[in-house]
This record gives sequence, structure tokens and C-alpha cells, in this order.
Amino acid sequence: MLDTGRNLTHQLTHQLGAAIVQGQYAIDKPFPTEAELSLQFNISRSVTREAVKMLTAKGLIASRPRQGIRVMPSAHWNMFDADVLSWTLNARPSLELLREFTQLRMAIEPEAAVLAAENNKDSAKMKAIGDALARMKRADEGHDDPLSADIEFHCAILAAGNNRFFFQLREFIQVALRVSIASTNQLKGVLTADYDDHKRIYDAICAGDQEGASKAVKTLLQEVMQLINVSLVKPT
Amino acid sequence: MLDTGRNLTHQLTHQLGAAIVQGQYAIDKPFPTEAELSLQFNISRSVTREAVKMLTAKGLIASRPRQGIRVMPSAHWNMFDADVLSWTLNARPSLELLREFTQLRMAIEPEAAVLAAENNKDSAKMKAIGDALARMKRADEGHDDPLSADIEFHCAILAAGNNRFFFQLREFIQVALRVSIASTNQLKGVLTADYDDHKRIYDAICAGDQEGASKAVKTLLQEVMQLINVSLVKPT
DNA sequence: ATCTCATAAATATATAATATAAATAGGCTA
DNA sequence: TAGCCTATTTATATTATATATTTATGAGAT
Repeated sequence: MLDTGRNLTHQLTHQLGAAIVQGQYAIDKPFPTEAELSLQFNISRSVTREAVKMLTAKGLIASRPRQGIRVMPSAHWNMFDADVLSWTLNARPSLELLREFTQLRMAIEPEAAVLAAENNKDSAKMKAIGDALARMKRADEGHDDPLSADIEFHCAILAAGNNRFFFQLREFIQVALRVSIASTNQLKGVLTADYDDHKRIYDAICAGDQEGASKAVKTLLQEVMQLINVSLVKPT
Repeated sequence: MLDTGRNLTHQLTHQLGAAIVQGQYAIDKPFPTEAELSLQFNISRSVTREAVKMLTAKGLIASRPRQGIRVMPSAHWNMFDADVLSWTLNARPSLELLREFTQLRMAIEPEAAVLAAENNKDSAKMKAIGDALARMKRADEGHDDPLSADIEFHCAILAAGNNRFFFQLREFIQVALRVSIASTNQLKGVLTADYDDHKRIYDAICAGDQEGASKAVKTLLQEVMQLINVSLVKPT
């Protein structure tokens, strides 16, 4: 136990973070004090405090003298933090959460494609999208990992828009796609996303066709959403 | 110095976080070591380490033995963390960043309105939107704060959609709207946003008119964007 | 009885001293 | 030149102790 990660603080952070997100410490039930955690994990007080501070920074807990540490309501958790997201997806790999994630994608990605199309003069960024598309083709022929190629394609679009907020969402999308698909491999269809659908997006962006790019992304995501909804109604 | 915030660790975290985001520590220039920071702020090693861990959790820095602490490239900063966002906006209250933020809103908020319209049976959440709208009317007559009412309205829509990710964005939108408008009060027009524009959004959501709700939000945000673009081209 | 104020207890906060481990740079050897 | 020591730097980790903050308790006054 406690031996994944770079150092003790990180290990404890991940262990506690995962446990909290998993609901192991209910919001009303008492959370262990610093002293108890140190004892329980056989670890020094400083390490415990540092881990507590990291989880505090991510919005999972808060601590005050005399009151101890308490778990914050999940509304306060920073879901856009890659760690928190990955703990959440691993703890409860529910189709419901996957649906919510896809709804977010349906907001973000069409607009990201619009921004990319607006910025289609930046040849380096266009090339990055094209390269990812090429990887997808190679993956179709069995010479590359289809999931990685797919993720890279969507991230390249997010990066192409000259917008720091969209750029930042790459890691988020990356983690969510990888984790959620890994844990719900029943949705195999998402993996083998059509090359042609993606090529349509790429072509529209390169042509500077904002409306077309947006539409093409929406079409793709609606297919994903439909798959999820079918699975939600009639779970296998 | 160092007396805002709950405890020493938080104070140091905010001070260093703001300084980093402000570019006070360039990414290539050496960052002070733990020992130097402790000396410089006349503070114990533990407090320094805890602050470093909090900033690490937010993606601003990373630390390794022998190498010390280094500032991460800004692409790695967790911009969706309320602290990081507020430091950034306060450090560089640029119209450019405001434009990027509004582009993000144009992705998020129309879809949020769609989800809210989809979920229009939840009377408590509909009431929350209605209450915020009422506050806006009162603000128009000078009996309430127009900015707070405006923010509350948009956050109520984000909360109405039964989607954890959109819900999480409330704090983000809240901070960004408050800070950016506070520092760019030249855009007074954003403050006195038309009551009628907002009422149209509310009505469409209540009626379950997804398309109409989306359109109404887009119209509102396009006005904001136009104002920003005008200011960007011809700064006052 | 109820209110107020002092006291006590619990817990995080903060400091300090010391030891260990990891990573790098530089020099040494082959 | 390549590979291997060795020294050094720096974060990492432990431990002991002291302080501050908040809540609960109880005594005394009204």
C-alpha cells in the first residue's frame, strides 16, 4: 500500500482523494484528524499536513482548528482538475457521468472547431490536426492505437483556437476520454469512430468554414450521445 | 505584508501564486529554493512546503530534489481553479483575456440554457432563475446591485441543468465576471445588460424551448463580444 | 432559570533541528 | 569517448515542542 506516485505526500494525496471521491468518508461522518491519519498510514505529521493542503487546494476538504478536517460538498470539488476527474471517473464509472461529460463536449468542441477554423492561417496548428487525422487512418489499418489517435485529434482542435481556456481543456478531455472509455468498453463504437467523420471536420477547419466545422463536430458527438442514451435505457 | 487570508500557508500560497501568474518568476529564471523562501518571508520550512504543495496541486509549479522548484508553463496552470483565475485576471486584466473568456461563455452558456430548458420541470431551479431575474429588475430601479443580480442569473442557469460539469462552472463564471468587470469598468454596457434580453432567456427556458433559449443566450453574448471587439480595435 | 464570562479541552497551526533520499554535475577511469 | 564513481545540492521525511483558534463546559451573577 502507498507505493504509487512520486513521494509520500503525493501517494497519500491520491489515496485520500480517491477515497473521498468514492464516498468512503461521508460528508456528515467525521473525517480522521491529522494525528489519526498519521497513525493510520504510519507516516509523519508533516506529510499528512502537506497531503491535506493539496486536497484543500483541489476543493475536496477544508480544515479548521478544533473542528478538524471535513469533506466539502461535491459541488465544491474542482472537477476540471485532472486528478479529481480521474478519481471520480475511476470511482464511479457510471454511464450517467459519461453522459454529462458528453454534454459538456457538445458545448465545448463545436465552438473550439469554430475558433480553429477562424485561425486556419496558423499552418503549424493545422498540421497538428492533420497529423492526428493521419494517425487515425493508420490506426484503422491496425498500425496505431485508435484511442490515442482519436484523443490527439480532438485535443489538436482545442489547441488550434488561440484561446487559453480551450487549450486548458485538453488535459481534461484527454483524461475523461481515456478513463471513461477504458472503463466502459461496452461502448466499443466510440473507439472505432469513423475516419470519414473526422476528415469532414478537418476539411471544414482548413477551409475556414466555421459553420461547417461546428456542424461536423456536432454530428460526431450526437452519434456518441445516442450510443450512451441507448445504453442508459437498456443496460447490457 | 502577508496578512490577508486564513493562515500563513494560505497567505504565502496567494502571494506566490499571484507573483507567479504575474510573471514575476520567469519560466527559465531560477525560482527560490524552499530554504530561500523561508528566509525571505521569515517563515518556517513547513509553511513554505505546504504552500508549495498547494501551488503544485493547482499546476503552477513542480519540485524535485536537486533541481528545486520550477514554474510550469502556463499551459499547465489550472485556469478553471477559482484562485488561479482570479490571480490571472488581477495580474493582467487584459481585454484579450476577457475576449477569450467570452468565447468560452459562448460555448458553455447556450448549451447550459438548452439543458435548463430540458429540465424545466424542476420548479425549484426554475424559481432560482426567476428570482435572479426579479433581482435584475429591482437593480434596474436602483434597489439592488446590478452586477450581483446579473451573475446570479447566469449561475442559476448553469445550476439548472442536472450536469455536474456545468454546475461546477458557476464559481468560474462568478469570479471571472466579477473581477474582469471590476477592472475594466470602461465596459459599463455589460453591467447594465438589458432586462428584456434576460427575460427572453428565462421565458424560453420555462417554456422548454431549447432552441429559443440557446438563441437568446447567444444574442446576449454576441452583444458583449461586440463591445469587447470594439474596445480591442480602438482602445480608449 | 437564564445569561455571561472565564476556563478547559481539542485540534490545527507553526517552529526548529536533524536525518535521509534523490538527482545532477563533475571528474575519474578504462 | 563512454561509462562509472563521488560529491553536492535540494527536496523529502521524521520528531519534538510550542502556539493559536475555536468550541464546549461550567461557575457565578442576575
